[in-house]
Formats: sequence, structure tokens, C-alpha cells
Amino acid sequence: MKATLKEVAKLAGVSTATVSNVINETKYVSDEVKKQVFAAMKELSYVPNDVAKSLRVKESRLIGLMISDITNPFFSLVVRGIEDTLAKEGYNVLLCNTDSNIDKEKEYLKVLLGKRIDGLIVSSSGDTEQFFREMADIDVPLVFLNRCPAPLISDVVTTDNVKGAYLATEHLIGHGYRRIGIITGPLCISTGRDRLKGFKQAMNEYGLEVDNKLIKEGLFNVQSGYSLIKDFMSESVKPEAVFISNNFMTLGAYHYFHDAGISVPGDLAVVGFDDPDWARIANPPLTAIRQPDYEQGERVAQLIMQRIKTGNQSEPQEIYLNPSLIARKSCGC
Amino acid sequence: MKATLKEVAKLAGVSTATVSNVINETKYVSDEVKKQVFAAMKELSYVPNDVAKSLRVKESRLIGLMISDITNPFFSLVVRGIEDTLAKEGYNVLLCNTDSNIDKEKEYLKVLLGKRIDGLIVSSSGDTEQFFREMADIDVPLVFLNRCPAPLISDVVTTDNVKGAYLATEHLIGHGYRRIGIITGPLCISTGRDRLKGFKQAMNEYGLEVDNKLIKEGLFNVQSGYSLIKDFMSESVKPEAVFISNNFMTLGAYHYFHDAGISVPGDLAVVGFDDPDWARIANPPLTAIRQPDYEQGERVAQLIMQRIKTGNQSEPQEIYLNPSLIARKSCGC
DNA sequence: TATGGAAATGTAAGCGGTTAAACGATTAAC
DNA sequence: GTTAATCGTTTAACCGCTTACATTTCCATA
Repeated sequence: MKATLKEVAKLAGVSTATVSNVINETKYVSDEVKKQVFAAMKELSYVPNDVAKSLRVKESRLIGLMISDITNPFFSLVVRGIEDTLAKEGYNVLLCNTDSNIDKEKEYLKVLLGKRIDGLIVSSSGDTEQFFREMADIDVPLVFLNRCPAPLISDVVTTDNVKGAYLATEHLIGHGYRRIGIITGPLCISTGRDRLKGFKQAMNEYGLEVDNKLIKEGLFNVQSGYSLIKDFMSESVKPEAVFISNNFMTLGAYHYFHDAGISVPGDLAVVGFDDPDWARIANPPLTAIRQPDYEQGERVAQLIMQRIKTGNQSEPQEIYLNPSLIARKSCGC
Repeated sequence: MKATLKEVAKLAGVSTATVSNVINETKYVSDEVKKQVFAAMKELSYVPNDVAKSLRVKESRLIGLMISDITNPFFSLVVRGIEDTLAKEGYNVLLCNTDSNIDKEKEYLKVLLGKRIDGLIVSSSGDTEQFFREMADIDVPLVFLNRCPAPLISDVVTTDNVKGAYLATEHLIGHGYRRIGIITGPLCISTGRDRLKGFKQAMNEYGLEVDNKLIKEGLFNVQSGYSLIKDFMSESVKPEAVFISNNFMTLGAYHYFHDAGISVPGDLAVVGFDDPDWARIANPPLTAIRQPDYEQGERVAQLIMQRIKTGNQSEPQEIYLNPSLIARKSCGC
């Protein structure tokens, strides 16, 4: 059985308060007493019970983290950034994969609240305003990651998705392509919407028509990238170029290119959102929009810490990180 | 402020014991009383405080998970498997990235023990026997993931790494290559050692000499893959084929091939351990050893649950999952 | 009618810490 | 010489639950 504070106190011949004070350095304790306490702690190989402490001081030092899927390399980098910076502050991360499934999100939310998390980081798929109201009502420091809810109810840190999509589209236009298509993400998700918005914006600014047939809504996963690019390629009038709005769908598209023997950029030029590690060695190397991933994790972690430390009073902050275009071969460069 | 059991009880006009009993369904409570209790809970939007419960019942429903790096796609899949199956059992995962750094591991271990985790899953870099002794002494259900410690002190689930490496090497031999090199992982890690072992085993069985110059020890990261393959290619007598023992190093090697304009498999044939999602679309498509990732996560989660439920009494189990070779182009197929 | 016992609910201790308040001893101030 | 302040430590209440045990209620049986 594990030793308790009381046992340490008894062995050291002091009160529990004193032991607590030497552990937390909350009050002055004479050196000789300290020495005895440390000796007793070592003797019993004492490990303070944080759950008792949490109950008393009402902080768990736990941060809930709800993302759609850790398997997405973008998220894994973000999570890495979060975990690293929270660890430095003495906080731990409770990882929850929601698959963008709103039922799972609700379920996890309940569990996390039960665990009395000190803060919550969410990359939510939730779209309904009601859901966000519930979120806002939970009375726990909250910051949104990557995807941002329609009415701004708390901090959000994300990439400037409109700009990223704009950059991609503009680049394709610069290559001389006119018939440019897009595979969007789910339009119920802000990243899906914003990337479409940036695409349209660029097309408009350069006086190009956006044919609705050139807009296909995907699911941000490999399969939908595969099948939608296939759809594009089997149409009577094919696009000359396509902007694909996330890494998984781009991967799916590449799978199709390989299966169907399609030459990129010869038959079709491509720019993808996200710059996964394979972009450089793919065939052809992928021209990609890179978004700061690790940094996004750091920022979101800093924001949640700030909220925790200031008693969750600060005004909602919006942080948009800068995407950049990495030119390789798939666009025709 | 959040409502407590006591407040719910008062509002419902019953005792705290009764409220507790209806929540946990631990004793029969009449329907009318139940109804009142539920009404009070809803009225106060009561969320049970799990930390108080944990203190009382001495279980946190938290599982510590120490891996080197969530950013490694192999691990992210494993973690996904773990998280999914533990969630079903009502357990949550505390994610810790150790970077295979033994100091971080020790630090995290202390934190996790303080949090009174019910179980610990470790992919440890620790090598010293002393470290494992400490691990074994912690008196918390423990299972090793992927990498396994020298003296078997608890369950371990991993891929049959020897076999995987054997498969890869045999395949290269089958292509007619004689001068075959290997980029190993750190030899202080069991996966590093085992993959080298499988390599040597295949070489020996087929009567091929293993020249020590053809063994280079890498660090399981992109940079070392890059620089070691570069070393190989700048030697007077180059290998004809190389087995690279993880995904990151293979990626690094591919980066070098692209930078240096090396033709694969023309100038050098390659088989890699791990089958990342880009293997299929890389240039050239990578012949790879696939290890069950998600399943490995499931298995390890099941084992830890079993240990928790049986009071950590079971004999140490060793589970070796079967790797398989996916033939593509990089080997010469 | 008294009584025993089952059924439903209540009482209160305790899980392992923190911390405000109390305490005794010594020193300083008037 | 009395009072006050300071210092180092202790006492004990409390955080929000669970649960062994006590209590009350109610009804069947003697």
C-alpha cells in the first residue's frame, strides 16, 4: 500500500501540516525538521496523492483535448505542441478522438467535466449553435483549435484558411490554368467553408468564373479524395487544375493518379492544403500549403494557460496563423 | 459553482446515500424517490465529481501512456487503437511524449504516479536494468508496448521484429542482391536490436557474409536516415540494396535520393520497415514491412484492462504480432 | 396485539490531502 | 513587569463522494 502524508508525519514526528508545508514550500520550516521530513518521505517512498490534493484545492491540472483524429499528421503535430508546452506548466493532457462525431463529443464532454478538467481544447465538428451554447455554459476555460464556431464564444487559434486557399488558387491561376476545380472539406466545418471561400475569392479577383460543377464537397478523408478526383477525371470537360483542401484527400487523389496512370501536372495540376512529410518525395512532389502545426499547438496551449491563470475572464481572442505555399512539381512549377 | 451530491440530496429531500445509490445503481431505490433525485440532478445540472469518487474508491480510471513521439504515424495509429478500446471501458488516456529521453520518462512517471493512474502503458527507451526494476516496483499494472525490456517483468505486446526484418532481407536476397546493407535503429532499443537480428539471421541462412561496414546504426529519425544513406552512397564499394529499419529513416533516405538524383531500385534497392500511408505514392513506391498498428493498440489496451480487473496478478504475457511484406517497386519488383 | 424481519432510506466516518486558526515559547516594546 | 509581536508548529475542519451500519417503516405472522 502507498504511504500517506499522515504516515510520513508520524514517522518524522511532526504534524501533517508541517509535512505539507515542506512539500509545497508554503511556509517556513526549520532545516532540521525539513531534514526529518525528507528522510521519512524517502524511507516510505512517499508519492503525494494528487487526487486528494485536487479535491481539496479544486484543480486537477488536467486539460481535455478533443480532436477528430490523432492519426491525421497535422493533428499529431499540433498535439505534440500542446503536450510539450502544457507539460512545462505541470499540466497533463487527456486525449479524446471524436472522429468529428457529435455524439462522441458530447459523451467525452461529460466524462471530462466529471474529471474536473481545468481547461478544454476542442477542435469541434459541432455546427449547431445550440451545441456551442452548451459548450459555452460549461464554465471551464475553453479554446477552440483549428476549427472555429460560428458565433465566437471563446478563444480560437487556427490557420488563416481563407488566405491559404487563396494562395493555392492564385498560384494555379498564375500558371495559366483557367478551369480550376476544388475538392472542399465538409461545408459544415469552418475549415471546409473557409478554404472554399479563399478559392472563390481568388477566382473572382482574377476574373475567373467558378463553375459549380468544379466544386466537390469531400469528407477530409482518403476515400473521398480518391473518389472525387476520379469523378473529376471522368467528366466530359475535365478541370485543368485542382485545389484539394486537405492532406488525406490529397493522398487519396494521389492513390487514384497512380492507379489510373494519370500524369500530374500533365493531365491535371494539383495544389494541396497541408504539407505532410511525404509531399517532398511523392510522385510528383506536391505543391502544398503549409500551415504552422506545432506552433498552432503551442499557441493554443498558451491561450488555455492564460485563461486558467486569469480566472477565465479575458475577452475572446482570435489568432490566425500564416500559411505559406511550398512550390514543388505537382502544380507545374 | 458546481452542484454537489449533498445539494442534490437536499433539493430532492433525501439522503446523500440515496442519491449516490441512484447514480450508481448500487441499491434498490423506489421509483418515486428516483424520480425526485433525477429531477434535482437536472435542476442543478449536476455533474458527479470524479475526483472525489476517485479518492474514495481508489481508482482514477486514468491510464498513463508513455510513447516516444505521437508524431510518428505508427504510434499515432497505435494510440488510436488504445484510446478507442479504453474509452469503451470507461478509461481515459494521459498522453506523454518522451522522445525516448530517459529523464523525461522518469519525470512523467513521477507525475503519473501522483495522479494515481490505474495502469501504465510504456514504450520505453529505458535500457538499464535498474530503470526497469524501478518500473516494476511501482505497483501499478504495467504493460510494455512495441519495445520490450531485457528481463521480462510484465506483459509486452510488439511486432515480431526479428521476423519482419528477416522477411525484408530475404526478399532482397531473392532479388539476387548480395551486398546488402542495413540502417538499424539505436541498438539500445529492443526494436533496433531485433531488426538487426532478423537481418543477420536471413543473411546467414542464405550463406551471405555480413560485412560490418554494411551495418549503420541510426536514430529512428529523418535526419539519420538521410545522412546514413548518404554515407552508404559515398563509399567506394556501395551496397546493392539496403534494408532501412523504420519509417522516419526511410523517409530521410528518400529525401536524399531525391536531392542526389539517385535512382531506386536502379542504383540501390530498398525495403523499409513500417508501411506509412505515403509508401504507395512515393517515388518509387516503397516495398515495406507492415506491422499491425491499430491492432497493436487494441491488444495492449486489452492486456492492461485484464491486469486491472484481475488485480495485477497474471503471469507476464508476451504477444508478438505478425508483420507482412508489401511488395512495391523500390526493391526491384 | 405484539413481534420479527425484510425493505427502503438515513447517518456518519473516512479517503488523503490543504489551510485557517490556535498555540506555546521566545523576544521586543513600553 | 506587563503586553504585544514574532516565529515555528499543531489542531482540526473541510473538499465531495462511498459505504458499513443504524434506523425507520411496513407488513406478515404468532
